Amino acid sequence: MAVCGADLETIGQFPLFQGLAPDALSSLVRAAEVRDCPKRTGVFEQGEPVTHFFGVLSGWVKLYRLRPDGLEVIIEVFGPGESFAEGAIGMADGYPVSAEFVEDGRLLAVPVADYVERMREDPELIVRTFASLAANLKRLVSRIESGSSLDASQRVGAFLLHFCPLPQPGGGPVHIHLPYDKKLIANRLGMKPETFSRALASLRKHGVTVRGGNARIADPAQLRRHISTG
Amino acid sequence: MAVCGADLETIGQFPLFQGLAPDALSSLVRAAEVRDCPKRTGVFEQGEPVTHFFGVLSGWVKLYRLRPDGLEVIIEVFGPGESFAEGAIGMADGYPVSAEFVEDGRLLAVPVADYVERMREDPELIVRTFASLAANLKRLVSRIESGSSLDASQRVGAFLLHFCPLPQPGGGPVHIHLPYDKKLIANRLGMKPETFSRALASLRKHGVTVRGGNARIADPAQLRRHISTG
DNA sequence: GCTCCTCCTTGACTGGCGTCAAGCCGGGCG
DNA sequence: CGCCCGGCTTGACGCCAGTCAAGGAGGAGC
Repeated sequence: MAVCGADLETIGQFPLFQGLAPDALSSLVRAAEVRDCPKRTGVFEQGEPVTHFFGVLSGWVKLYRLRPDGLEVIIEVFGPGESFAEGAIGMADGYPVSAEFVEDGRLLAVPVADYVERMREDPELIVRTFASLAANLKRLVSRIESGSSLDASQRVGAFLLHFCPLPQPGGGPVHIHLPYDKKLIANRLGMKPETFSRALASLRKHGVTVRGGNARIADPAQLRRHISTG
Repeated sequence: MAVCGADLETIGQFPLFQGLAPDALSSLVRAAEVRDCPKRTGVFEQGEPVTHFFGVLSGWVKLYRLRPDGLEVIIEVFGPGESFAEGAIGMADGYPVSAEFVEDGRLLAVPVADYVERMREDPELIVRTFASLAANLKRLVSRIESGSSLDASQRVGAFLLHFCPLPQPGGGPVHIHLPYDKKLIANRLGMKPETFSRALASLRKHGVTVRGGNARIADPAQLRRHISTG
């Protein structure tokens, strides 16, 4: 599917493309395509040759690995405005993970070969691409750090805080909506669904109440304290 | 310290630079410097502005994060021939981790500003840099996967296998030397020294014997089996 | 309103890893 | 040779998370 006007506007908001010269952007997008992706749509499979990298226009995409025993390990989950698999550009032996939509959405697919050409012409794009890559790299680093130094309830707390828009000046309660299944969140945080459920329950004493997919954080600062001090 | 002839040869072997046109290489190296780094030498600190990325000529460098409570989390350890922190090139808010030598060695420091210039002139370098970045990215992904799906002794086994040169045709025993302190290996594998010690002990029944810093793997294939099947 | 189904929660039990503490081993040095 | 000291090992014990299993809660469809 070709890129329509409304998509173009959204694409211009991507950190990766934001502030790019209009003609640079449009020439980039010309080679790209937009796909409608209902839940469970596969984007690519681990080991497939790298042909595109992607931007999420809407919905959520999980990157995961399948272990030989069938166990699925979630590496990361990307949402609207985020790009993923730019890091695969340099991978000669294919994508290192698989990707699949976990909520209905729309996807921008950028052909790698074309993109590298654009980078040659436009050094600004090199810098932006590195910056975007760096952001994803940092997420992985943080994941490793929290995975090996926080317990379950602290990891859940940290996850919830990611969805609090700002550092909260007043300190009032915040309401957020869990973007996808709890089972998936659990896996993403490196724990089993039961453990996740228990962790949520134990966070009640720190001002977190969850009902369905809606969570209320009485005081983000208090929650943040629980995460760093134990 | 300027780059000497012997260094130049080593540098040419780097995956990042291998096969690069001689003049491209020398112009790259002109702006770089080589440092002698005894054990415990700091390379950069988390949060410092990004000025260089690095290649390890010899010795070992740990990348780590210091948690508020003083706990140190090892993200990765790099050795001879490997480059690190290329991913920091795009990071406006400084290095996301700290780096420090854990064994005496020599370090190549490449100024980022100059390097980006070189990339503008030489598109081949863009591709190589992405490839190098991709390799480090994959290491992080593997780390996340193994961290959340292997137990202690399996992680130790996987670590040892990384040091077996080849897939071993004949299947004979392999002797390897642990490159740095066991405490450090333990941390790198996300476990405590005691757990590491016990894991080594439990690997004896899979043909692994360790004395001091020397390990003997009776049959790498057998060990590999233990890792994937549990 | 009823049933079914899926997702989530809760409970009881087990096991692996962290913690605390003691003991071992080897190297450096007087 | 004997001492000390740091790195490593081993043991005992507790706790957190995984496992197995049962019991809500809410939505879709009839």
